Amino acid sequence: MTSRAPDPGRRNPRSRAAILAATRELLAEAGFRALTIEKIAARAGVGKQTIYRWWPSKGAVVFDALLALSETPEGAESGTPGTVELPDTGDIDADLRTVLRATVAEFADPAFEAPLRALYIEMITDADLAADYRRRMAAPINEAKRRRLRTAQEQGQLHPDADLDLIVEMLYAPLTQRWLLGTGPLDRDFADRLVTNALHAARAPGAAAPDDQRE
Amino acid sequence: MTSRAPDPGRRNPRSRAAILAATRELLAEAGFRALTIEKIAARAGVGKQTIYRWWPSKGAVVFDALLALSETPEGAESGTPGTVELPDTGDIDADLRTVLRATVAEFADPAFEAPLRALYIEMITDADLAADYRRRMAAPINEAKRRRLRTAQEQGQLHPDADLDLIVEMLYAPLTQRWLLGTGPLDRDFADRLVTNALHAARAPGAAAPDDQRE
Amino acid sequence: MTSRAPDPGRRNPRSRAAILAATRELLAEAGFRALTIEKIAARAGVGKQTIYRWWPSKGAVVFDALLALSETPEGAESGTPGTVELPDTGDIDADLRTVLRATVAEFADPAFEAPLRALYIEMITDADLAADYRRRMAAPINEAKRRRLRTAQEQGQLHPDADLDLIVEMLYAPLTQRWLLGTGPLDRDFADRLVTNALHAARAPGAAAPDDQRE
Amino acid sequence: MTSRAPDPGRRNPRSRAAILAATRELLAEAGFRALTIEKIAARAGVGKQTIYRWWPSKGAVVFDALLALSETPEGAESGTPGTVELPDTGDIDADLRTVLRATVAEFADPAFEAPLRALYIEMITDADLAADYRRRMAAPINEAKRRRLRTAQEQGQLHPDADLDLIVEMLYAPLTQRWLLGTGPLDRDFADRLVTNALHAARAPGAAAPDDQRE
DNA sequence: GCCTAAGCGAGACGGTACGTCGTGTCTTACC
DNA sequence: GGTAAGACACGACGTACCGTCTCGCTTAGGC
Repeated sequence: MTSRAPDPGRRNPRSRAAILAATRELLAEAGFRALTIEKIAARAGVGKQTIYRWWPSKGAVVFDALLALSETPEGAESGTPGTVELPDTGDIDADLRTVLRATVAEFADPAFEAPLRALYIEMITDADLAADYRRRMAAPINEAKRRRLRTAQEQGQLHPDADLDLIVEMLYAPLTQRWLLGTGPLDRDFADRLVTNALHAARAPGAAAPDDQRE
Repeated sequence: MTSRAPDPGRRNPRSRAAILAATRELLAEAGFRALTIEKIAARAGVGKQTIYRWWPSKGAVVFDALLALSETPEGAESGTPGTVELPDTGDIDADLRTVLRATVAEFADPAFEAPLRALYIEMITDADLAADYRRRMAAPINEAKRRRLRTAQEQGQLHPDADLDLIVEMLYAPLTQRWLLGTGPLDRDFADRLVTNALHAARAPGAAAPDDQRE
Repeated sequence: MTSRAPDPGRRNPRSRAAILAATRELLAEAGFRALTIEKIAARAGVGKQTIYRWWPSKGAVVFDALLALSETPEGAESGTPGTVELPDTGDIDADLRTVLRATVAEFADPAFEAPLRALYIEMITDADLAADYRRRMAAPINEAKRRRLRTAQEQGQLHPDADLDLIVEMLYAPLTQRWLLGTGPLDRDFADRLVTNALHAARAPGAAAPDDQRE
Repeated sequence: MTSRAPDPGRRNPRSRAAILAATRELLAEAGFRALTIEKIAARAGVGKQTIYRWWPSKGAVVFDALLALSETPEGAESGTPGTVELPDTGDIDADLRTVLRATVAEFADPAFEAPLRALYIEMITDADLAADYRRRMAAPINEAKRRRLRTAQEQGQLHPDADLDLIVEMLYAPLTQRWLLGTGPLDRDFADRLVTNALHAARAPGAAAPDDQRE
């Protein structure tokens, strides 16, 4: 079982960084369709085998390239990578507006958008990668979102029965969809309307009905 | 300008049908990654050039394969393809439940799911294809959804100011997201909860804030 | 059976010629160890697949490159490719000297030597190629050599029982060996001594002992 | 200058033996084309560097593997490796028959044949290796052959002017050629005919004409 | 009996070439 | 002129070895 995996202790961190940087550059310059393992290796000044040795797929490289982007700009190995926290001014409406507007801004930044788009494409046909993404990227962020909503709920700003998990999806899925497919403008107004409507749902009585009648 | 376009009158309908059928079969059997123009041509007993002559990209073939699936099972060229209508029993809540549960069922059908997934992947990197999809497939369906909500609004089941376009997105985007990325179970319960929460939003006062400051 | 072989009628003769020319050039420039399919394809301006489609191995390409060298310098498709004839002045000794000296000269010509050396290396590990070589290149030449010796034998210049096949091998194998391995100088003197000694053997009485006691 | 050469005193004889044994095994099992440094190292349980440290090329390893085969099966470091002696019963004809038949038998033994064939291939493109082979393996054997012929010559069994060096080549080159390229059966009959004809040449008057007219 | 330098197993590394697959274009022969 | 067939130049795939390089670990002598 342990016999096939290479020893991470021997891994050359310079090569790793060069590969991730090359991946980001190529995505920003030419888009996902032009991203090939050969070009990454050539740009990074690295043998192809070094990529195949450490990543199971091109999607996994893209994933790491994106992760590396979020991490330590330069300094220490990031304080506590798992702890994400949303702003809490006491006003759930304003706070969500802030957060969704920030997300809209991220989607407008090519340096972030290009690798993320590439990652989504890979995830759609690679369930393993999708699971990895959920576990390592999405899960902590979603947890933070739910936490913020729960605080608001406890403070009486949301209905005690509100279906908080669903509210999170209703907030973000429309955003993601417009970004991925261009099905509509992706601006602050859209973010604001999403917040307004999602919070209406979360304030209504009898929101959650988890008496799951199985299909 | 006219010199390059092939004459559609001379097009061989048997070849066209064979190509679309082969595309669907290959997608169902082996998934999107294994779908190649060469395999489609071989399976359809058709020259590669016949595909390149009539479709601008592989995504366009997939699109047509999916369209052909929705159309006339065998008989006439379908009465009026543009006219979609949602059920209207007078109870918006029940009707939406019916419709979303049907969508959930569609996503569970491999014959439908495989080409649609392939199409989504293509659209994410092909804006032209995405625009085509919106115009020819999504637009009429979305129009029907909005129509049904407007009827309910006019009957007083929804708030007069409800942001109906947004409600449609909040209903369907979470569904699509779970399907594409597997971010959660995709069942009747989820559909029902979506309907419940979206309608809460649509019944709240002051829903829409159409003081749309365009970006 | 016939299904796997490509149709030679569709073969592009310009590509074929370019491949063989590139092979000869690369061999002359850098020797056998530097000869790769990729370099041949690049130099010939040809896709690798075009080589793999028409030749079963690198050795087969080298073989054809060598054959093409011997054929039609430019004009017609060569009169009768199979008919080789050695000089016959009536003096077997002088004629053999002429022929072996010519062989020595050939081995000194890099344009001929390089591909032939490459071909020998391939043949040593590829029995199929070796058989092909014997059938298409060596056989007609050996037949001509035996013919010339037989004429001399009929004219009484050689013993009636002389083992002519063996004499041919004793004439040429030492030449080939010195060429391949550099086991000694390869000059006209060596050629002359080979002729002298081989003819001594061919003139001795009781040369052949075909009372083959099988091992 | 002395800084780069490793100290032979520190060489691990167990590794050396394992490498040579692995080389022979791999050659016998899969032939020359499958012989790689990596496979040798893996089979021998040795680091690649240990091979690169002590041998300049793969051919050199093969050479040593072959040498080790001829040497001491296990015991002492072989009496005097340089001293080879051909049988001498007083009958040159019978003795040569014995020796050539033994050579034929060697070529039929895969344990000996496989490394020797590999060595020949290397020598054809590696002049240094060829020179080494001549000096350390071929020279003493050829010297013994010439010695035996000279003895026969002194006893009047061969002509006083016989070109003994050439006779040796005419005896062995045809044998080697048939072995390497499979140009004909390699059996006792062939060996016997070679001896008969070569000795005819060696008994004829005026054999050698070393009045070398330089080309 | 310690120290240090070498050989050693292991295997990551930057590369080159392999042989295969798919792309989109072109050509040939048929209808 | 559309079509089935498939050759073509091209480029990427994922794998195998190359020869070099760094790691710890053993294993001498030399002190």
